[in-house]
Order: sequence, then C-alpha cells, then structure tokens
Amino acid sequence: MKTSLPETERNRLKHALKSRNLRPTRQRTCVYGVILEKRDHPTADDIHLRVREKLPSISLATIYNCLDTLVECELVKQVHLDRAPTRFCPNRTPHAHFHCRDTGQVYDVSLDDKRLSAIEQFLPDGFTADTIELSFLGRGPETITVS
Amino acid sequence: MKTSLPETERNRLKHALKSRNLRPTRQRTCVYGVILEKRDHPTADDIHLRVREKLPSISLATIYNCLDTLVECELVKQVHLDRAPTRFCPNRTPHAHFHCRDTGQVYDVSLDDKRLSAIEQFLPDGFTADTIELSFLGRGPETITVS
DNA sequence: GAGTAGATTAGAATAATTCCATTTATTTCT
DNA sequence: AGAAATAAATGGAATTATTCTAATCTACTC
Repeated sequence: MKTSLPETERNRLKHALKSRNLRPTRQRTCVYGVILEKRDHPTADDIHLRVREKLPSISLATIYNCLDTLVECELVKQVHLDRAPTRFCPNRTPHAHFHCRDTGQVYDVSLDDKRLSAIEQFLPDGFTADTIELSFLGRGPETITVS
Repeated sequence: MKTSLPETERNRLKHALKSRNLRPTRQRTCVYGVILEKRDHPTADDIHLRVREKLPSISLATIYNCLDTLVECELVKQVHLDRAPTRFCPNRTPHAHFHCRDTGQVYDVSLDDKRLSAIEQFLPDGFTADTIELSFLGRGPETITVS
C-alpha cells in the first residue's frame, strides 16, 4: 500500500470516482499521483514514461483511459497549445497558460473572478460560455539575452 | 483571368507574396479566394473540397502548402479549438473565437486594444506574449430551447 | 527561349489518439 | 467463500490530421 499519493489527494480521487460509480484502481491512482507530483504539464507520453517506473507493464491505452476518467472527474484539465500533443494539468482553479518560446515550459496564469468576468464581457449579448481557454505564447523572464 | 478574388484582395496577396519572394500562383490565389468567400472557418479539408470546384486536380498537400504560405504572409490565421482539425480564418484583426456546442459554428469575437491590453495585464512581470489565443465554448443566441 | 529556383503533385510516412476484442480485477449476490 | 456480473486494463490494429519525399511541372531571369 505504499504509494506516493498524499492522503488528501487520495481522498479527493476516491470521492470523485465513487460519486460516478468508478473504481480507484492502482492505475488511476498512480496516474493521478504522477500528475500531482511534477506539475510541468506533461503529455500522455510523458505520463506513460513516469508511471511505468511504478507500474512497468501499464499500456499507453490505459494512460489515456485513466486521463479521460480524471478529466471527467474534473480533477485534471487538458491543455491544448496549437496542435501540439495534449498536456495535462492538476490545477483545478481557473487559469490560463503561458508557453515560453525559448524553453518550451508552460506556466499557469491565474484567473480570478474579476479577470474571468472581464473576459466574459467580451461576448456579445445572448452568448454564454461554459469553457474559456486562454493561452499566451512568448518569452519568460528567465530567458537571458546576450547582446 | 476570371477569378472571383476582388481587386483589393488580389493586390494584397500579390504584394504580401512579392515582399517574400513568393509567386502568386493560381493555386494560392484560389485558396485565398475561397477563404475570403465563405468565412465559416473551414478546415484544410473543407477548403480542398471548395477549391477543387475550380481547380479539380489540386491536391491536399498543395492546400496545406498554400495555407502555410498564407499564414506566413499574415493574410490568414490558424484557429485551434481543442484537438479538432485546424481551421482557417481571413480576419486579420485581433479577435477571439466562440464555438457553439449546439451548431458547431465558430464566430469571431473582436478584441480591441482595450481588451487586448486588459488581457496582457494578466501576465506576471517579466513575461511578454506575442501571441494570445482566446476561445469560448458555449451556446449562441440562435439556439432554441423547447421546454 | 534555356536554365534555375520555386511550386505542385501523389503517395508514403508520421504521430497522436481512439477503437476493438480479449483478458484480468473487483464487486455483488447467494 | 465462490460464482456471476460488471468494470477496467491490455496490446495491437485502425484512424486521422498533417508532414515529408521525390519526381514533375511552371514561371521568372538572362
């Protein structure tokens, strides 16, 4: 029973699954654990590699299945940047993403209610959005420019 | 020489290409014409079907080549919604997209300077973005709900 | 009007994701 | 506890959007 998933998160997962009549399998727990452990917006493939260190025989199809489940349970969000492979993110609060051209890193940019409602006001009358995706492409501060 | 592309747009295309040492070929002109003609955010495949009515032998690879060129020339923008096929849009002014869950239609949502700079202020100090993608998923006004 | 760089073409290749049929696990019922 | 029923995992095949490749074609330049 030694898994790295902390108690709080493990309970969150259990409850989210139970409320949908789904089971907290080893695979699902482990995938969720890996996503929480290193919050660098990994792709399904990245996650596969990391989970395999703990469950060496897990297949990529299962990774996709687990991820779908976690997304349905609203524990994980999908991040789409251009047409690059989908990345996954355990930040459940509303946020945007910043993608650095130099390092490839992806950062969360928090969107509080004030920001969210400012964005919603861009919509013409009669339009209502349940999902807002906002992403930035540019350069972060740690990029060193040598002149 | 009868092509549907209006004079202004034809000139815009010619100049944009010339400044990059590229040629205004029949294929490029026709692809651009089709994108301007029906601004419903078509995919490469949609565009292929439409262009084939005028140039029956054009290949999908050429459609992709032409689109790449038009994007480079900044005459056309790519629109990425989730992982759906890339769509193309001749609206060169800054704008967001609204995607209707019911009809699948995609609408432009204009982003004036005020809105753009409001969004830019979400970024932490030191981060600068050259590209901002904003998209909404929800329901538009023409959706009729029968209770 | 020939040469050359630029474009187009068809089809093969790639890559992310989904599908499918089978096997394995887990819960439920008795 | 054991059997039946349901849910999940698995490997591999299938799909789909897109890119690559190598050959052919076209259009400006001299």
